Amino acid sequence: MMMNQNLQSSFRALGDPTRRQILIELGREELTITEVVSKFDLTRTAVRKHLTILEEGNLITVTRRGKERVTCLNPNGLKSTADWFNYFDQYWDNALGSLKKAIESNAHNTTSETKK
Amino acid sequence: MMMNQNLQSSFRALGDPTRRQILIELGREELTITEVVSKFDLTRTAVRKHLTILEEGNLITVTRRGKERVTCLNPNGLKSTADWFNYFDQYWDNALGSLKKAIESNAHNTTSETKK
DNA sequence: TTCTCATAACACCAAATGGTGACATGTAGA
DNA sequence: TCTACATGTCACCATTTGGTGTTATGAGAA
Repeated sequence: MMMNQNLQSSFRALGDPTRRQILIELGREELTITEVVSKFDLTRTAVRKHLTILEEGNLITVTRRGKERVTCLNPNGLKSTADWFNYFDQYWDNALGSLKKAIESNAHNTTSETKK
Repeated sequence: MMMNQNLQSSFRALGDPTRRQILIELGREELTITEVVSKFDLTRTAVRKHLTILEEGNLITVTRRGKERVTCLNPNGLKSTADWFNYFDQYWDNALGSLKKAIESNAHNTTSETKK
């Protein structure tokens, strides 16, 4: 399971609507900082801060491409955060919860751990 | 789908580790404010604020029982928030994502909408 | 009614948050 | 090398956040 500190960083990152929207945009395509700026009414400095927080939350990955800094969605980090909700599966639809768990424990071999 | 303002209130509420822990505790049993205070090293005022934010996030429900104020987990609110992650299902395990969606659309009749 | 106890409602504070502008750095190309 | 452009870094600011203590209110029991 994800370490608590990472979980906190992730939830903290998701607590801001702009950052959630950035993740949605990154779901469509990878983006440079300048490209993210063009999609929001924000300064580059503000966007940079958001991206840093998203990176701390393990929700994006960053690579260099020439003089550009390309930001990609990190599905693993998102999934780890989403997994927190599984604790409450017992209170939702029980059939769905147990079936989902069964599927996940089966699929577990094929998915890489988020442990670094 | 949950309205954006509610989504923001929920994610904001989940951004604090104490509040997430309160939800875990409420998963075990319903609690009065005083009982929550006894489980955390916090003032009653601080706990009250956390509970207010959790209530704004639609993650708990509150009822009066005599002079006590009983707080319960609200599974519907939690589920609505967790559903936000479904947007990214395509990036996780595809087999799990599509199967889960199929199950959910089947089970959808039995679950109540969170729309008020 | 009076006492007790759970809760409510301030006023206040330090630190974190989300934002800005100004300036520095680094790399691709002419 | 010089220029252009994407990015990095810094100092600063207003507001929010998470916390405190103090003081009210409200309902059940003696």
